[in-house]
Amino acid sequence: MFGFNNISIDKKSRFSFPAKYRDAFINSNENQIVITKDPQYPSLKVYLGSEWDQISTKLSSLQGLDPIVRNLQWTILGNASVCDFEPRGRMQVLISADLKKYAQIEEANRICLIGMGNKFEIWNQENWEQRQTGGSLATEILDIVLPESIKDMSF
Amino acid sequence: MFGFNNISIDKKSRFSFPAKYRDAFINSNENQIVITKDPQYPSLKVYLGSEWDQISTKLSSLQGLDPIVRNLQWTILGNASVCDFEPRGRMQVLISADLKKYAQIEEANRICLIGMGNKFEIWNQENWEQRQTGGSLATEILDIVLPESIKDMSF
DNA sequence: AAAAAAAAGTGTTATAAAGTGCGTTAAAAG
DNA sequence: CTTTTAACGCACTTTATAACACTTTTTTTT
Repeated sequence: MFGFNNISIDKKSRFSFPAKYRDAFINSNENQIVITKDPQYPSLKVYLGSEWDQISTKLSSLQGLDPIVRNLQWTILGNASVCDFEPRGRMQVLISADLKKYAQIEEANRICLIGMGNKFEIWNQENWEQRQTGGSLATEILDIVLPESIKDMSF
Repeated sequence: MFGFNNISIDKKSRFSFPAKYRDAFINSNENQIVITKDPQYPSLKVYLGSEWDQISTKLSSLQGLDPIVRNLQWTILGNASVCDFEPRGRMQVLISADLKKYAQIEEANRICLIGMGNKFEIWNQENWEQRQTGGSLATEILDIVLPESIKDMSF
């Protein structure tokens, strides 16, 4: 499940996944979707239920005394919104007011939904464009020094 | 699968692979083609499904908290368009509006399709010629410093 | 505390746009 | 001249989205 999509959110804050992903959802037999905050950028992560189970299990089992781990736990686990999902239906998902605010899509009637394989990201359009075109990749600073326990995790 | 081809794209943004590649597609038993952005130049990469599976699996498993890795993931995974493909049929592929824009072929009704062995590239004709004659393109990103985790990958 | 009103959430339908498939024509190759 | 390939045009199908209607929950008012 890959690729960029500019899609609409309706007045009630719902979006629907593009139809091209339907088969993948059906095949992996998903019936839940989880949306939560991205720990680094003003954007949202969208996980398939099965993927979420793994990530949340791993993350919650980590030693919470490390402040970086603790922060990740708060951000990712503490803001997760689990949502029933019908791959054969309209594939609609509601975004809570809280998450909309975090991703700066409160006013927007369009969002960017980016397929990253086993997960999606949701971005405000301006933020996304700025990220994509904004300067060279080398100038970014890696300001998160990760503890060993999560170096092999990918969120 | 090598060589330069100047081919047309129709009003619906589809192109078809030249017939000379048909046997190769049939032999490698491909039924999917993936188009995505080239991370360095305003051009597109076209992968065979099998090739894409390897690249995307590797890339998406990398630690996304590293900004350089994340940027590559965005560019390559986040813009990939997976397309059903029939080697025995018309071998047609649709290019999304988004990707056309990136490769600067929005207005064009012809593109350059370059066979690079196990993948293809798609270029705007002027950009391609300029590249061949040694000129540099305004949008080039040359200063990518790659983290260890992807130094052995080839996209 | 009950009733009314407002808000939030769920579902349906209609329509325009985007995507797909296929036949025909034009061009190139053998 | 015959065969193959590329390009074009058209019709059909699917998809996205806005508009609408209904239900449930929450808030406000009496």
